Amino acid sequence: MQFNNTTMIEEILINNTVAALEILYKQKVDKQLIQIQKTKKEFEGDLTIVVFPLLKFSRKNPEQTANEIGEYLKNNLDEINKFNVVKGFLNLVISDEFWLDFFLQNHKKEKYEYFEKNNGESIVIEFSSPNTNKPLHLGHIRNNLVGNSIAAILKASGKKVKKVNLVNDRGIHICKSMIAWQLWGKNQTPDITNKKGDKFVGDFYVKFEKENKKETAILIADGVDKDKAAQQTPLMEKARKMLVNWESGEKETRELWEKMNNWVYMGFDKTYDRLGIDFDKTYYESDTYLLGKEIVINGLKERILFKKDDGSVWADLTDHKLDKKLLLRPDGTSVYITQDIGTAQLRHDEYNADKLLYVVGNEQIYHFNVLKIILEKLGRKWAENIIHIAYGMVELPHGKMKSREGTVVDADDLMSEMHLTAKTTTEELGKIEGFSADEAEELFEIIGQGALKYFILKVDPKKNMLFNPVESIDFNGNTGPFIQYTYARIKSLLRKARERNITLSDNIPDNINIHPKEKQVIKNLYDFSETIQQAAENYSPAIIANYVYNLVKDYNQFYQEIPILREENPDLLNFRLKLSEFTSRVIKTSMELLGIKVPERM
RNA sequence: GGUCCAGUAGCUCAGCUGGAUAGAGCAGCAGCCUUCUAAGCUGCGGGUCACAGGUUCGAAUCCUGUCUGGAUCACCA
Repeated sequence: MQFNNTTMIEEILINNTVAALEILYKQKVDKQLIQIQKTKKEFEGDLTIVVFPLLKFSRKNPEQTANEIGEYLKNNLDEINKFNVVKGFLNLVISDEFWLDFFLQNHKKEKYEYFEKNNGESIVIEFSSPNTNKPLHLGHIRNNLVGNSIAAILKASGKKVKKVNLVNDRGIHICKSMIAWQLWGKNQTPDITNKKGDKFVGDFYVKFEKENKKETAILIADGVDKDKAAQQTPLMEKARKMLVNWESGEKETRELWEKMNNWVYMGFDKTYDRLGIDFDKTYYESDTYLLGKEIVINGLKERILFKKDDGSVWADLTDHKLDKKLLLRPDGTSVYITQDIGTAQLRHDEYNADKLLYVVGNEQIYHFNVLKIILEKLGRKWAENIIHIAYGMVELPHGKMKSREGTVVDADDLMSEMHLTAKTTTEELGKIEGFSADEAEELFEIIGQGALKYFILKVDPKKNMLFNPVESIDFNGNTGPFIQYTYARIKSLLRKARERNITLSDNIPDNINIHPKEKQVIKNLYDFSETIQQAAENYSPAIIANYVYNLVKDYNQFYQEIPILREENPDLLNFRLKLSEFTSRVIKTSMELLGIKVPERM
């Protein structure tokens, strides 16, 4: 939703302050020096100019300077009603007409109108990137939600966005699951066992690790070196052999691989569906793992890279104060980063994007640094447009999630728990009268998902965050359900208005009295466009989450203090309903940017 | 050891491109439903912004150092 604040008030103030300084003190002052901020709540005013930096131009004390500038602005701008000065702070009261004008120009806008005047930069964003041997957990949820939300925010800010996923579907770890299934799972399938496909396959991976541990213990007892034992078990031999067969394209292995991966995908799809995540394109490592090799070999020819005696190929990063990095093993096979060099090139060629974003955990910061440096060394100027959005880990009260210790918070389980909590809470509050069973279930899902998603997205993605499974996620206060509730409450108001045959009119007299609580809501609405830009620049859904929370909080104060349907003056009644409707639309749009649905009633 | 990130109320988090007396929610205490949905609203208590210096008219915010926690520095992905 792009609002018409082409007459951005801040811009007007800055320009006129510059003019004031020129007229009052005969000084040409750079716009950059004019600082405008929101007036703190405890003072009268809407916007504040900080005059301290201007003192060297006025050569007067802060109060005098502020008063003189204030006087000038008040006399020259219709938007300024009055002002007051506290120390070096010039607090300006913006006229009700200005806010009302903004309201009148924008209250009708129904849907998104992207920032067309924006450059329309094109962006490819990769996120999710799961392994096919492990079911998704809370960490993946954060990745998916952050990636999906950033994509939505970038779109809303006027960019062209492609969402892509890169599935890690090959490698020794997949072979482990396959071996385990061959040995212990013959003829079982997710259907027969009534298990979700990714869980089904994941269990075989765990089984492999468990059995391998036993074999390792036997080897160690036989005197094999501890560090090497785990690699030398009969099971590992089998897995490695399978990987060789896979790489040579052996039919039987490939068929098994395909069968098991498809089970996993069916499971993943369910999780993605439930989370509301989708992609424009999915890549598979089995298709891309050979990419990059050629680039490396060319780099070797151009002597950008070097070869060791054993035949391995390396990049020397010591000029960047980093170590040397292996790119091709002595046998010529590639490693992780070689593959990433290839996929980056592929993506660049395919989309010709201005930016390539990667939503990947912060433990890979080093990897992406190295990737960019190597690509730049290889003459890919566009490597500077690779941006690693490094999000923090989700920690549990006792540290990281560890599958070995059974402390992994499973994605599906968590969503189901949230659904159940939503159900219990809603029923306790007695809010499902008049809902059909299906409607009620849908509502519980919306609320449960809302609580979970908001809980995760309101935290700055860069930071590590804590999840305590014992204390369930809140439904009161700064939470998803609180925001959903406010939306539902507005919808209820609007329904009631309709029942009473009150029709909303676009005709709003420009002389109505705006209550401070109403003005506060309008100011929030005014900030929406700017907030989207900010969230886009910072790749931060948290900025949207905090914005919508503030909006909702201020709306609730208005709702609680001022009569709406009970108002007798028809113009005021109409205005307040329109204000509520406008607010509901911004709530809905904000929540969409977070991937959170809002219910019509709850 | 090198590099990077973080440390703000009992807990979870905002604020960090320098500005006024550092903000929310949860938890605790006290109020508000015969009137538009109380998943709400109002009030109270709670802080050496890890510590020490520095820059500045002004520092939670920028710089340096120290401490604490985390990540990373693989022929794993």
